[in-house]
Amino acid sequence: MSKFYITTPIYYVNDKPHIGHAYTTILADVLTRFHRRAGDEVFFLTGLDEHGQKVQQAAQKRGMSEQAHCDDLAPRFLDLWKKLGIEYSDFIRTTQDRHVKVVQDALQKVYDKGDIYADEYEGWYSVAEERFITEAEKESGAFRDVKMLKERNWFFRMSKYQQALIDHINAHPGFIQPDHRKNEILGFLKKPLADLCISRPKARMSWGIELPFDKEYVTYVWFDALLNYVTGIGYGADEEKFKMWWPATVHLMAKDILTTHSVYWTTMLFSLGLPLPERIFAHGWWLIGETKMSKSLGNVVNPLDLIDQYGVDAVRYFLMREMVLGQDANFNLEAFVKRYNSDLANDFGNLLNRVSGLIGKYFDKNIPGCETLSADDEAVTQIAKALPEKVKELVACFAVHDAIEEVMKLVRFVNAYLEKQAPWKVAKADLPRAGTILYVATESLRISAVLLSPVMPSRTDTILDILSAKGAEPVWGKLISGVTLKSHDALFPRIEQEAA
RNA sequence: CGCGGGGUAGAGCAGCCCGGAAGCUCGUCAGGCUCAUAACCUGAAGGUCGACCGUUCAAAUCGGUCCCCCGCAACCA
Repeated sequence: MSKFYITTPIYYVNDKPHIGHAYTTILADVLTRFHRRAGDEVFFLTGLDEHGQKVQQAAQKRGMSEQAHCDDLAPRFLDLWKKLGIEYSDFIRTTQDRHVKVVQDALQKVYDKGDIYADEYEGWYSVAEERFITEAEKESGAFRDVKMLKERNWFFRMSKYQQALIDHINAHPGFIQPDHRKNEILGFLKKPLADLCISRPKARMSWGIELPFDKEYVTYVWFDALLNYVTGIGYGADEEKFKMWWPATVHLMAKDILTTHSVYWTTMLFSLGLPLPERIFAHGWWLIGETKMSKSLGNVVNPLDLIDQYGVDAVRYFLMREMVLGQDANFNLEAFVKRYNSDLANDFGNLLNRVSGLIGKYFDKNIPGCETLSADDEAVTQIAKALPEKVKELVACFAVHDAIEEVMKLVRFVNAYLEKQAPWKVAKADLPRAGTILYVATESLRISAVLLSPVMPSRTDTILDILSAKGAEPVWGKLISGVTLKSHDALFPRIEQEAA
């Protein structure tokens, strides 16, 4: 038994929850459930980033306090997680006392160490956006009223830890995943790292955590937000709990915030004298056509709509099965319907109907006994017996889509096995033999359901309930002969083309 | 010469490290089955493996050159 501490980024409270947020969080939930089922001690942290300029501006616009604005918006995420069946261990908000106090302690600690200094910051400033912009942003021409501005600010000596970071990445091949992302970061680190501006003058932006050593400033949102990974598990407050969970097993995120995590966060940890997380994993983006799904482009697909129509398990399954490890994936309704019908309705759900129909007809709904196995039976059982280990290995390297596919291979194989064995014919001449065939098929289905339960907790629970096998391990032979199948409806009703 | 990833059947991908009959899912077509959710099973069609040159008995795989697409280059799952 080992420990598994996983995090999602804390999402910006001002954002409208979209498929990207849902994907990261479902992935974290699925991995957590896999590990919990494998007997690991798990901690799954997610939450909200509630500071920063956009929150301040939005609150002012609505004529309410920033905190009231955050409190008003937070349920958009909380409700979605509830609807998506997310079982997080804790939900942290950066405006909570437990976070604010510890961030200030951390700032003081880094300051005392001499890793924070004051300097003039000079750069392109967008008057309209009220923030400094990068050279690339200026070049894009998307910003008006751009002028050179000089401002006194506080800086974190990120450059001091550049070499230590490069060494760490090279010494720990799995630290940044997938590999091509690691190469990007190493490429990024070939250039000298500049120090990070970690303050914002209150005169310009006051909705943030005040610097303990300068009351005229609040801290930069990233310095605040990243610390949630340690404040959420008791850093600086509950040392026993903190020692139990830190370092994190994995920080999960989309590729766009990989740099902040692998450079800002790691150097902050170096300065604080804390060990680095074991792994930083960047997944891809969901695209519609060629463009990223995001709020700014106005092409948001609300996962809530899909859940209401097709059920939460179908949405979780689609997102987990369709996105390949570390790559971008395309989202469209047609692909969703295709995936749902072929995998869930035709293969998986239909297999349940096949076996339960036959057991109902020939065995009065009682799960038959299993007699001597034929070579064909053995072919099935061997796959089923090897499957849990295979799935475990794939999940360990975040290949959730491959793990799912391995299970679906068994499901397809069992459908072909039934076709070949034709228990509906055998039953008329040799009932015990038909029973054995059905036992083999049903037990394979049960094991498949257990292995898919982290992805589809709700419907697999229904299957296991029908089989009276809740809580049983995915080990061959745990299906109990003689128990009566519960009656049920189609598990995943086929979506007809008109609906698409 | 900034760094990196990729181009394989109509679509999406695996295979490449370690050369040895081109594979998977979806789609299309034909047949089978009739337990099941118009489902399931079997088979077929469909590929100059981006292009060219080279190494080799043998190249999707190794080497070289070129073309095209994409990512990173300090906002955003």
